[in-house]
Amino acid sequence: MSQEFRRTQVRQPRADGERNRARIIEAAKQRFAEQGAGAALEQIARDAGVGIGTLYRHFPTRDVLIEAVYRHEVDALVVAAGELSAKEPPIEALRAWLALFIEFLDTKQGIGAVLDTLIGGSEPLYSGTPAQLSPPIDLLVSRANEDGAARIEIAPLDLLRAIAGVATIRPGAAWKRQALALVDLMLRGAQATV
Amino acid sequence: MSQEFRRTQVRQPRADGERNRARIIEAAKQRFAEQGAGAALEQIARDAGVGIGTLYRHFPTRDVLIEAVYRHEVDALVVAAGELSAKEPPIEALRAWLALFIEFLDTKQGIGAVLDTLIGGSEPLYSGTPAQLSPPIDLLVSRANEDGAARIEIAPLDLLRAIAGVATIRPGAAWKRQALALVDLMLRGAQATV
DNA sequence: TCATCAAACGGAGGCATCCTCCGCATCTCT
DNA sequence: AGAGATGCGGAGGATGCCTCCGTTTGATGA
Repeated sequence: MSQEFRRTQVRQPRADGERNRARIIEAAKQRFAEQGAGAALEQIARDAGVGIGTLYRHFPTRDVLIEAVYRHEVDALVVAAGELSAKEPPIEALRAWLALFIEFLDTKQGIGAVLDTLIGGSEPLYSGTPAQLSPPIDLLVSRANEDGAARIEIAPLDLLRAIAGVATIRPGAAWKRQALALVDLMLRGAQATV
Repeated sequence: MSQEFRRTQVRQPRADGERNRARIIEAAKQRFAEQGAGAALEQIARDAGVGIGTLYRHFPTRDVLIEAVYRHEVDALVVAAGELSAKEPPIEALRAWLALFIEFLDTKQGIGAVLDTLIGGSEPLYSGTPAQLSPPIDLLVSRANEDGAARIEIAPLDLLRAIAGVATIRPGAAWKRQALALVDLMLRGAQATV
């Protein structure tokens, strides 16, 4: 009978499971930074000291893993959007946030597939992070538009995609400055009197 | 002695070699369209009815193959740049050419790695096509700048990269319109009085 | 027409990775 | 402590990459 009540009860997750999950993320962060998002999953499992099966159980696809790895940083971006939006005039807020985004990309070495995962690339699923990043950028853009200070007709996420496109070059190059220049170019366009 | 003279003589290329090369390109075009640029090279070789070794001799890397597949279309873009540049006012020429570029991207299904190859992605070599596309876009941009009609400070190739970034979504979506809107946004920015 | 030999072929094989599957170990809860 | 759920892990089958090298083929000149 007590079964009836237990049905909705959640068992506390196993300690070893959580530990392994954390280890895998840590190992993955390391490898992704070194070798890009294409790093061998089996190697990551070895680094983490777990079997490959364990890795796949926690993260069924590469994308899920990538997403988990960059979760914190993405969260930070989301928070920053809220704060900037509250403190700064629309255009400045948008510009500042895009700068943060560029900064974030800069910390990623192997970019490539990471971007796809974060921003919604060519692969089928991509559910998580784009959905997470969408609200903040939507907010910033619509604030700027409503304010009358700007006129941005493209999908807000496409702003990020455009920036990411510029980032698709080897680090070391002056891509960061270029990306910022692109932001300014776009924002000038957004503010242009027609 | 006659050896001396023959040294510079070029032997007529073997007919089977050329035939196989053409077959591989044809098969690759097909597969790339269906499955994206990540399609298995061994499968392409099978489609073409040649051994994998033959494929690799003709096209040592995937990028070389991709480049060969899209060669004609890229050539057309280069030609168009010259023509537009001669006929149209700078800004219009640039806008029109970017529209052509978008049109070109639209015919590519599996985009992804194709863009890397065309536009200079994260991989080491990427010699060919970016170098091929660079002069025309450089020309168009500098014409617009010198004309005083625009002020574009970012690297011209980055314009293409930004557009390509927007294209990094599944076909079917309205990306094409979005990409055109991005072009307009950037061009408005380029023309903005400061 | 035929002999010659550079050019081209093709696929076996070694290596790497992906991902699944399932018997076994471990942990939580009572 | 005992039971059952939960998680572990790595062998194994599949696939793809790329190289290497013995074999075949076709262009050429006599």
